[in-house]
Amino acid sequence: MARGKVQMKRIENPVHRQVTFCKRRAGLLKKAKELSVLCDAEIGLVIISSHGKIYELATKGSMQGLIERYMKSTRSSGSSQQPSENEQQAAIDQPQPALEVKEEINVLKQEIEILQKGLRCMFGGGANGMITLDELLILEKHLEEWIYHIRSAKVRIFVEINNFIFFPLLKEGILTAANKHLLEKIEENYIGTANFAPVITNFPYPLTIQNEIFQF
Amino acid sequence: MARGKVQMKRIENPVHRQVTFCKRRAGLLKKAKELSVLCDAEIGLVIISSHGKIYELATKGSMQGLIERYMKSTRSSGSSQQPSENEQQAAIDQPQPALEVKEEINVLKQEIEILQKGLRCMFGGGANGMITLDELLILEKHLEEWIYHIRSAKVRIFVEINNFIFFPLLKEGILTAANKHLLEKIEENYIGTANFAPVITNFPYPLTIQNEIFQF
DNA sequence: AACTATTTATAAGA
DNA sequence: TTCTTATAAATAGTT
Repeated sequence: MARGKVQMKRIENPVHRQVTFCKRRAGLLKKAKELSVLCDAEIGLVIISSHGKIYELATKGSMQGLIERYMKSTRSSGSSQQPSENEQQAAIDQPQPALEVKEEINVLKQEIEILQKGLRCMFGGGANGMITLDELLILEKHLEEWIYHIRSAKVRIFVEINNFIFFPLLKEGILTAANKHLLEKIEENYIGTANFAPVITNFPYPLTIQNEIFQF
Repeated sequence: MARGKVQMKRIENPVHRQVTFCKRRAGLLKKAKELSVLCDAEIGLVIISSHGKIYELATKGSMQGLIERYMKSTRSSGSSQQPSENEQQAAIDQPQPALEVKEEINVLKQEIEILQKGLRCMFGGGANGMITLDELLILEKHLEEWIYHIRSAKVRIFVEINNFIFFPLLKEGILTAANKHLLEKIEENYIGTANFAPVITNFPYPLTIQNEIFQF
């Protein structure tokens, strides 16, 4: 869609094809998410590359659930919806082993939705975001967990700054007592809040110092 | 994408939402087809509107075939070829070898998604998943404010329930001492948390009782 | 449904 | 891969 119209046929050059696949795959997934959010639709999208690699997206619940829903509706809208005596087909339609995973993922996705709703409420102007009491309570719980993680991240950042920047500098004699106040200032700013929560040590996200940007 | 940026949240006006759904659905289906043709990929797409209507696209064969292929690959996360004779039975019997790992990864992904989505919301689409120290501090501040609001909302809800539901009922004699425990139970559930924050009175969002849904 | 003014996606180039 | 940029496409708001 740029710098030249594109012919609607298979791209023969494999490099071009791969690049285009990456870009358009990302674009398609984004568009699918957008449609789901904007229009409150449930979307399942599976992309299998020519090399067999699978990319998927399921909004509002798991792909398993979506497939089940899809199967059910196509069966009932098609012809007979009677539970047939075909055991194999039934077994395929409802894959039991994945149910627990499905359940868990569903719960998580639901919680994410609640969070998003809350975020909308808080930052996106109040008019649209309605929230139920139950959701409010779940949201509160999430926020508590979240702030806990964030405070832990703060501590980890401080520790990393201390261990990998200031300690070596002190050891080498580059940083002296005269300018050690830098360290104290950082500690004061980033750690020393009045309502400082207890630190957890098993913060699950990698935290690495990288151009003053911390990934967590 | 035209005549104004679009907020990534549910379109509240039902007419707008329906129109947008039609347009974007068409666009998404078109994009999916294009990706399939250009890059020789197999794509399955299911869109379920908020009213339950199903739209679907399956390139290269049927949706059934695609679903089977998807199931097979998600079940055994490495091997691709099954002996075709016992394909169905084998798929049913296999109790998911690497399931625990996969599940754990899924959970982490979900949690990361929560964090990233919130961060994107708060910072208007900054670097994906990367956060600066400053942003971290802003985020913490926001969360503190937020949890404060949420606890206030809880209190307001209680007050409104009390004033507009229970007090009139008591006054009219409909609610008697015998069933006043309902009120106490609500108070206990929604207000009486251990880490209850002090109430602020100037909660900035309208809070109205409406079919058990509270706007805040 | 059409019509545009804009935004978004992305093909090609670096 | 990743960034930049020119341009094609998509589409939000309007008629």
